[in-house]
Amino acid sequence: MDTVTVLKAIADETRLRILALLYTAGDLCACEIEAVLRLTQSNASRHLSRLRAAGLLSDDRRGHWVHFQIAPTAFGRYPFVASAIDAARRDLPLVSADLDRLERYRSSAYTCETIREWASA
Amino acid sequence: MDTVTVLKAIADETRLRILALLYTAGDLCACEIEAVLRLTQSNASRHLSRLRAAGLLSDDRRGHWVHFQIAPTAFGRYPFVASAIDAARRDLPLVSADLDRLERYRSSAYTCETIREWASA
DNA sequence: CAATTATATGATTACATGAGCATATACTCA
DNA sequence: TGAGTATATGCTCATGTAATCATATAATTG
Repeated sequence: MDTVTVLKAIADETRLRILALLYTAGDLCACEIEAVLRLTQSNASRHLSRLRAAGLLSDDRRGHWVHFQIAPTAFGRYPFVASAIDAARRDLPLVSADLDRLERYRSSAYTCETIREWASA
Repeated sequence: MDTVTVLKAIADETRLRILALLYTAGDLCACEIEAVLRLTQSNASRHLSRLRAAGLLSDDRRGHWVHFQIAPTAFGRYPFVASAIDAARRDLPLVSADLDRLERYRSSAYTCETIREWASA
């Protein structure tokens, strides 16, 4: 992927939030990302596949669930992505709120399979 | 300027070319940028003002000519910009061609005031 | 002041993008 | 195999963006 394409992929608030979330969380399934960031299902899915198409995310299906993580090659190939995530963590207010919700979710007893109840609570 | 706005400002091939050019050249007037990158006058002007609005360029009018450079604060505030310029220099073919033309212009006797003749040659 | 040249901007057109809704597909389990 | 759930995708609408042409503004020089 060329530099411009990758830059366009990360030049979006929602996609930066996804990257910042995965940067902290390491690995999450689509429904967890959707719930923590409070996105609609189709919206989350579209942004995830755009990031994957740009080579920034890798995915891994486990039964119903598709788990995403930042592609192992992403930072090596596109160093500015790491740097942009860093900036987003510092100055995007939504990112802080997202990471708080991640923390709350993780310290609860909810999982992938019960996350819909968590989200509506 | 927030991270997303700055990322959108650099997520464009023409604007990356301008940044890469100024990164090497240091300081150029609008008509030089226009000629080296082979852009139309209005197109160059619009991209330049978008980069300036994002805080990435500073300008300095000297008589007829407005000189642009990368804003001294740009890399400190937005480290990913330096990193993206670096990537663009490595893999955007147009950037290499631009830098070649810069070199040819600089080693010629043409200046700001005669650049139109240079451009049409 | 008038003519000239550099730069900026309004108006338009073509195209890309993001969101939402509805629906399709992929997978599991009874 | 059929029901149910997770994810993907077609369609549409509203908005944003980049390019071009024409014109305006700013500065210099005669």
